[in-house]
Amino acid sequence: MKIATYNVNGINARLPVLLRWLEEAKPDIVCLQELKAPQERFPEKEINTAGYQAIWKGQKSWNGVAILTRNLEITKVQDTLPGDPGDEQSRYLEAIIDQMVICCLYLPNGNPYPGPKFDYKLSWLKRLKKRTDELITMDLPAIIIGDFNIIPEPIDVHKPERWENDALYRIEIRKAYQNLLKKGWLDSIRTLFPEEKIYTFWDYMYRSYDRDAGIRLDHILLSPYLKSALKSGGVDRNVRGWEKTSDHAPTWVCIEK
Amino acid sequence: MKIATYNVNGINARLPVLLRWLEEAKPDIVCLQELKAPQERFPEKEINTAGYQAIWKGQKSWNGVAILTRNLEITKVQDTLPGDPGDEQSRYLEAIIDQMVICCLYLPNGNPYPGPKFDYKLSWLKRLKKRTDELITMDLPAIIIGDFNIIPEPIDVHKPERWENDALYRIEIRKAYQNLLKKGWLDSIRTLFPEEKIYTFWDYMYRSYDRDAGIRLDHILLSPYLKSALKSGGVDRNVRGWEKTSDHAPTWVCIEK
DNA sequence: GAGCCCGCTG
DNA sequence: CAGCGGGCTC
Repeated sequence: MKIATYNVNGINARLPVLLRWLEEAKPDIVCLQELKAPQERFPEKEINTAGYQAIWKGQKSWNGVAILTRNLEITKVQDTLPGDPGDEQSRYLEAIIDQMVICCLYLPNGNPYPGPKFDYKLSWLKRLKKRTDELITMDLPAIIIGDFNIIPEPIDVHKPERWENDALYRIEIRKAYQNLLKKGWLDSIRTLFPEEKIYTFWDYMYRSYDRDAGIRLDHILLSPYLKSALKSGGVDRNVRGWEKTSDHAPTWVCIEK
Repeated sequence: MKIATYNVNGINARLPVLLRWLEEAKPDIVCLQELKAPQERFPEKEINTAGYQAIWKGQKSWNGVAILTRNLEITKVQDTLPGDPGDEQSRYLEAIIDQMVICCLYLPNGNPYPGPKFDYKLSWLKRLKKRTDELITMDLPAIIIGDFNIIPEPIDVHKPERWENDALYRIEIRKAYQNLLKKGWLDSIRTLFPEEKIYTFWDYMYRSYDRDAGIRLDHILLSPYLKSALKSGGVDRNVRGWEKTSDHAPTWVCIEK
């Protein structure tokens, strides 16, 4: 069972790249972020033709998340992160697939720091903590997966010292991430490659990809129930080199229950 | 000697199509209209690499004209149509190439009728008449070539009756065009195909190209000096069917002095 | 329908 | 640098 996350940065602009990657990588479950399309402009037909079914939560211009599966039933649980009925942003989609709870998320970027956007990121993390704690308490097979907009550790960024006041790396944010993990979530990519420099995002600017000046933002967290099921994983970083590509690369794990 | 005109509708958006057409058609002189690029954003390097040199007059967002040649020296004469120093629009470029005066133009559209845009078109035609009369008087080998935004005759449009109040077909405009010709200019495409329905433009909307609901807007006028040199000509209408194409098709003549 | 700008976000 | 959206032109 291959499970992937991919921040597409515009589902419609990215459709050729996405379809090519689906064809090559053949993931069973895919969580997408930054659709940047309203609900009615999701390219469902093309996704279906590629052999995938989908649920999604769109939004005009920004955000938007989706879950695709190949030959697997999707049971939607909820399309908002509980804890703030006033939150209008499409950043969370939770479903049951193949007996697992899949939580697809696109965490707020949070820049600039300090400011209201940073505060929103902190409060979003607090709400996420509540939901993920519940899942742990219930002993469910669950996966928290997506673009966390969090650089967990110094090893996950090219020049850490330049990022101290960036919302992706601020100490409060990294602490919140570590607090999540403490409950038992496994950062699967870091577990598979304990010492390696692994990036999932390279800025479009400054030829970041050529210089490999990347950061690790996209994470796949496994609940304790799934720890022993983790078999392999990686980042399809070559996709970042394709024409008309996203600034993120697809990130994936294989699990065997 | 093959001389062509092509309204590209955005030189940068059209670059792949333009380069492919240059490669296939191998014109010696090409007049381009609707660059839609400021002076500094003309893709000179790519044009040079394709074997062409160029002069151009750019403008931000709209208009813009260029002349390209393959192995032929270009001597720029002027990049504005005389007669109105306050006219800021980049619609005219005149050069001497291979001993001929080449006048590349992008005439105002003139819609809606009536109104100030229509009046501007009329006054532009008046200024053009003055310049072209001079060229006739001087007995020069000359070519007026470009997007005239004029449908000369009923045969040049799919349903003439629908166009009576369109600035492209208004009687004043067609009369002004006939007045130009009276001085001795030869509408070369119409001369080569006296009875045929020939179009050079198909609207992006309403599947106009599929239905062949086109109009003839792009013209190549030869001064009396060059009349007997006209050997052949046509419209590369297949180019209009390419991916990411312009709404105009390249139009060309071959002359042998 | 498809170019271009500008302003916004990341 | 590259998405989207809204306004403009043709």
